[in-house]
Amino acid sequence: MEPLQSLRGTVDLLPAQTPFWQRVEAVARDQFRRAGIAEIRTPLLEVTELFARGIGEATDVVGKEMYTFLDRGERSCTLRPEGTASVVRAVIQHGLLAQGPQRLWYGGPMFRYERPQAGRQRQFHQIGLEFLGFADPRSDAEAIAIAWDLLAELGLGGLALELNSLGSSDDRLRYRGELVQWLEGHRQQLDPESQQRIATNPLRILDSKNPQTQALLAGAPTLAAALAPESQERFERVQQALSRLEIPFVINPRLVRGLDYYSHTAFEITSSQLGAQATVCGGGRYDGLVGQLGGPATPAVGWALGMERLVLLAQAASDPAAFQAAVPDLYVISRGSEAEALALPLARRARALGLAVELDLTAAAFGKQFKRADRCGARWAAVIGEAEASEGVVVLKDLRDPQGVDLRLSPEALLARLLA
RNA sequence: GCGGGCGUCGCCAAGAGGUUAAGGCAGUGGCUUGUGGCGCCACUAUUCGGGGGUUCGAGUCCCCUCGCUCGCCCCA
Repeated sequence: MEPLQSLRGTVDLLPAQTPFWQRVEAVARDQFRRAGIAEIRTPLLEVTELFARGIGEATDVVGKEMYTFLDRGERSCTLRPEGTASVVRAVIQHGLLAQGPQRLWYGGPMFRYERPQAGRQRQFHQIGLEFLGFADPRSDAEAIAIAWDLLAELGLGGLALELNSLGSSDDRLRYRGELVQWLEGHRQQLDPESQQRIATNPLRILDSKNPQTQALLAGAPTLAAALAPESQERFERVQQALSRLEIPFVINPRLVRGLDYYSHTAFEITSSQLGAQATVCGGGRYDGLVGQLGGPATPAVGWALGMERLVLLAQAASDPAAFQAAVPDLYVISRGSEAEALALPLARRARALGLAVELDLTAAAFGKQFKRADRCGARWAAVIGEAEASEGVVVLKDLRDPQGVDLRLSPEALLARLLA
């Protein structure tokens, strides 16, 4: 029988890795708690139309990366490729906006059918923030600040915040016209990939990695110049707010978000230590999405952090010693059926009192059990052999003090001593 | 979807066509039938992801296939 393997692009997080994840999750939770942001949990599975409508049919994510299938009721279902559409759907469905603006966070697995590479899996995990019902430029800055501080809290260096404004939908429509016209005029000089995208998604050509295309683009009309005065002013106010928060940023006029719902502020936080997939956090404003999904016109801003990438960085930045597996306070050694019978409840009682206890279940020779007790780093060993069992006592041994005298104590006395 | 690299024990890893597949870690047993951390001894891959081929002979060369990985695309 051949052993089965996990699906391509999915990974098992082994016990050596989970402490890093727990750390990152704990830091994020605490950051959200202090900022008064509540958690929302939505299903992993949604009706396909949610993403088609929310993210945009023309995007790569929707066009070729979704896990979509028909369920037994012939409904087209999709494993969520991102979190924002679901959060917005839930907020509309439950009328949360009637109670006022919402400050929400979410986390969990997302699914995209792509070729795996460093920092990219088919099942990956995001933590995200959504501010719904906030139009003020300060809300953009606050959302960014929360992400920035979260990353700082984890001790990550080498991060850069890139910022751009995509303008209003009117601005983009106008600019798109100008850009397409210009691109058509230079069609022959573009790489084949970009030529294709003139028709499908011309704005994305701006962040093409092709050097020749980039050089050519220097002469193209800019998005910044196409922004209406109000959009321009709004962008400046976001920058002012960030400056007041002393969060450094770089304007990247070529930064374009891949999902259709973004407008005005777009940003990415990248790391120089991640290889090709350098974006740790990406987000922006999406004032049109709530309305587009059938809700009341609602301004909104949000972001998502890639957990795999974050953990990669956190792991590199952290002291490995701080992430050792939890060390038990007490290791219980027993040999012989009577002794084993006593060891089991002793371990349980010690745990009920708050101690971390490992019970040796192997019935191996004492020498073996001691070896394990020592290796796991426990401070104390409780030893029960046949003699102790018949007397109803337990030997308490200080594993960290070779000269120490072993004590023969009743189970009660032993627990009392450990708690003292 | 398209490229590059790699695939030897649970983990790390030697091995560059010649015949018994090093070594380290971990594991198991023992030295020590009840007392650990050190040490010593023993055991642990008829087999090199899988399948074909070349050769007197292949883990080492060729082909196919699967998998992993990095990159393009895309994105967090």
